[in-house]
Amino acid sequence: MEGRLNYEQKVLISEQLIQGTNFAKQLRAQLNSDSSAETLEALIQGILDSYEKSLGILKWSEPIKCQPQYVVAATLGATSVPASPLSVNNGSSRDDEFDRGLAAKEQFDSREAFKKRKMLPKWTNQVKISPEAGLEGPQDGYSWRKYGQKDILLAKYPRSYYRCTYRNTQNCQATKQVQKSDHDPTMFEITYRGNHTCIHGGSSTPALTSPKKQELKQANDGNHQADELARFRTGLMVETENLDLGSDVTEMPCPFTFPSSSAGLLYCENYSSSGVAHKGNRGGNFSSPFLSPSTPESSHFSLTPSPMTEFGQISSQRRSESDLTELVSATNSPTNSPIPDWDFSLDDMGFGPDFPFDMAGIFP
DNA sequence: GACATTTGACCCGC
DNA sequence: GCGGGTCAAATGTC
Repeated sequence: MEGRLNYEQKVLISEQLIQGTNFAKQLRAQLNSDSSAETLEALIQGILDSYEKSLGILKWSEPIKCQPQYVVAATLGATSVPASPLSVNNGSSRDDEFDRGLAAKEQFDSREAFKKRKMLPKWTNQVKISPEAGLEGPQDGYSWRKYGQKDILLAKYPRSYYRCTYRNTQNCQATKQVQKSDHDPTMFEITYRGNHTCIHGGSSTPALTSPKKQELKQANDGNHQADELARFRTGLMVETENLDLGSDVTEMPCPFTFPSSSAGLLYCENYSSSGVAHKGNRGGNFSSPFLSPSTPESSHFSLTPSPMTEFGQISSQRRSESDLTELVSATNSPTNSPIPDWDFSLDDMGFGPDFPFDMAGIFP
């Protein structure tokens, strides 16, 4: 370390502290209600995680640099060969020498692509939804296409694999995995990988407008919800456009996906496995907190379209189940919604105007 | 017909 | 060899 924290580290730390603060607030609120032990446990764990991560950041001995993985993640979409760079060459045998050579090259490329794919930023969002939503899990603002389902060892429920609908047309590499929690059937664990580089898939022009089915699905969900979504997405639009996430700019997909966090726990899995914020990782493991306020006045988020419970869930008492499900998913858009959405007051968190970091440096 | 989902098979890393 | 992730043909839906 250079002896001083750079602003990215400060952001990381502050974010973790904010997260911890929020967890603590929520825990306090939960203590006054009849919350389940699991809920309390989750909050406590969240607090511990937050502070452990902050400490972990403080222990970094080197300045943060943009991780190679991020470069890969950010540029893959823009630089990959349009003709399905990730297409698998299945190792199929070809007869003539030329084709064999080609096949070998393709196989190599495929392997490289596989590695790259594995290095894509990955983060997990736990979303609590109504049981009626079934195994499909909540909808989010993107257009996903299911491409697989697998029974996972020791897991009660199968894991579903989705990729961006515009993968082929726009080479959007975003994927997600949805798995129902073993412990809590109303909880979905959604693991996102890669960022949307598609135009349609982003928050600015959500899936509502593209695939027919989703259009219909959304239409059936009622006007009220549509209004909520519209308001939410309007809040996202300006910022995502400014970010130009579709290009090869450095992305910070995980850290600032606050919309996700409004619906549940969100945590990033880093590219390494320790689960603690790592040096050199600019974006991974920001463990995007759910910053949803325990009270409306405790902080203000432009992205909070609906009342929240203390645990960052939309109050099912105030909303119909279907609304809940959709709103959860609406606020669950994982990508293209980085820091500009960070529209909360640091003052409320105890970070005064003198808190020594400069958010402006994050975005070019 | 276009698009989405299902599902068995395949590939890769561990 | 095993398990997770992905492919792609078959099938379903609109």
